[in-house]
Amino acid sequence: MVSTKAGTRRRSPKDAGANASQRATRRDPDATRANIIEVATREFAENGLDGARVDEIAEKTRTSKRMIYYYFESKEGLYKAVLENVYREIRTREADLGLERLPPERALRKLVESTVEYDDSRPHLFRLVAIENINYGRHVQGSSSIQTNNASATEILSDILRRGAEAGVFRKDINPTDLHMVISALSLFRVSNRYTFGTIFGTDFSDPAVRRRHRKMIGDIVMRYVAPQ
Amino acid sequence: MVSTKAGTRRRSPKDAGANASQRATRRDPDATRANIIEVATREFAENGLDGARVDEIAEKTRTSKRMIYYYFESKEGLYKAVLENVYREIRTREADLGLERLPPERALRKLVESTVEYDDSRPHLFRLVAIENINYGRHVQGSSSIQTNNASATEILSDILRRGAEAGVFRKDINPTDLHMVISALSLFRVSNRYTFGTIFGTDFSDPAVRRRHRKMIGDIVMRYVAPQ
DNA sequence: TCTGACGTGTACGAACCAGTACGTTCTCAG
DNA sequence: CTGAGAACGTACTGGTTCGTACACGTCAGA
Repeated sequence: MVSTKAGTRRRSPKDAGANASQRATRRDPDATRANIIEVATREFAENGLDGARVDEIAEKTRTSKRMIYYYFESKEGLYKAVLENVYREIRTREADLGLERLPPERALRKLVESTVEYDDSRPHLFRLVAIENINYGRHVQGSSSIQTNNASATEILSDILRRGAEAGVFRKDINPTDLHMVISALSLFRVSNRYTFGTIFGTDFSDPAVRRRHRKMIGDIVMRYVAPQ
Repeated sequence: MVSTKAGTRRRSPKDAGANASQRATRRDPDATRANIIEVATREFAENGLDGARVDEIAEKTRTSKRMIYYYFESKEGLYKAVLENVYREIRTREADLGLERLPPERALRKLVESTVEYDDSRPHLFRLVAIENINYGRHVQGSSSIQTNNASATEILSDILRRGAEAGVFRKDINPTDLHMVISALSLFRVSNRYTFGTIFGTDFSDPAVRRRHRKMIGDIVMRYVAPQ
């Protein structure tokens, strides 16, 4: 979730780590900020940018509405902070799978299947992505922090594909960005279109058996696509 | 788009088809209804359910706000009517491709590639689907008209898969609903996640060359997945 | 030509909601 | 221990927006 430990904002050097075991007392700007972001993430994910209410967010916070405007200036400023936080969280994941040490075929399947599991387990994160797309990606576009560092996803994939091609187990003409899109598309659909698809075709996406079936299918699809011949 | 010819609402039998060439004169309930739906479709697709403004819709209509409430009772009623109309339109398409007369492999590839083209050409329809999912599919759930008749998509696919399996060119264990999901996922992602993905990975989804590349790739993915062995 | 229902326009109300004015308390450097 | 700025709370405002009251036009059949 949202980090609770002190951020990088100005602090006197001497108290860095000093009063660590103190109770989360009266004034704690970083905790207040984090608390607001945490609540706002939930509210925006549930109700959308327009649908979310600042008063509602404030009430669920352990502080007041005044603080939201104090720290984030506007509803949109808060939304943007939430979005940056979410992307940071999504980004962080893939790096820690240790895929570079696995043989390419095992690495790719693991990447795909863990993506399905992850997306399924954090629906609210991807609802925010969907919401941002409804808003024409305006805030992602306006945030350099989101645009930077996002090569990582394709870099990991590029590495796997390169090794696979060299070993002769993958085709050589796979575009890493396109493949990343394919994996995201197949995995995200289960979250983004859960309600309409589920209602119309009677698929229960929350059923673990269905998830396992989909996870395997999506893995198979990707592996068959990259296979040579 | 929205049908302009008279609907099925009560009409005296004698004027059915009588004054056909008259100018779209003073009183024309069906045209008014259709006009409202048409404008509302655009507005809801562009701004979402909460984002759209009834006054704005009314102004762009050739009638007044009063009529929106007269015909649709509430903003939500209007939204629901729009949604039903959109699903009707989406449904109508696939039937007219004549796929049952093609050999299974050609039929499947044609289905996939035409889906990509169609989704790409009607982004606003699928923005509405995305919006509906943000709203937890509440209105789709409440509309029997949407839930009925939606077997068609899987029926066409089932038929192709059955014929392919019999001919020995497809595997026998493909779940039609799951395959439909795969095709939808790959095709819809290009519309639903256009902005965030495009910004982060520098993909221009409106470039025809990119669309052609994706269309072929998605076709290849599906064909490789259903192939036996 | 009269009548009742249907269709239409205008002007307004009431709630809702983002954002702010203003005042208070805390914290830490000097 | 003191002053100045940071952190915080309360109460309000002004604009927006869904929905409606009310009045009038129009049409088909009696």
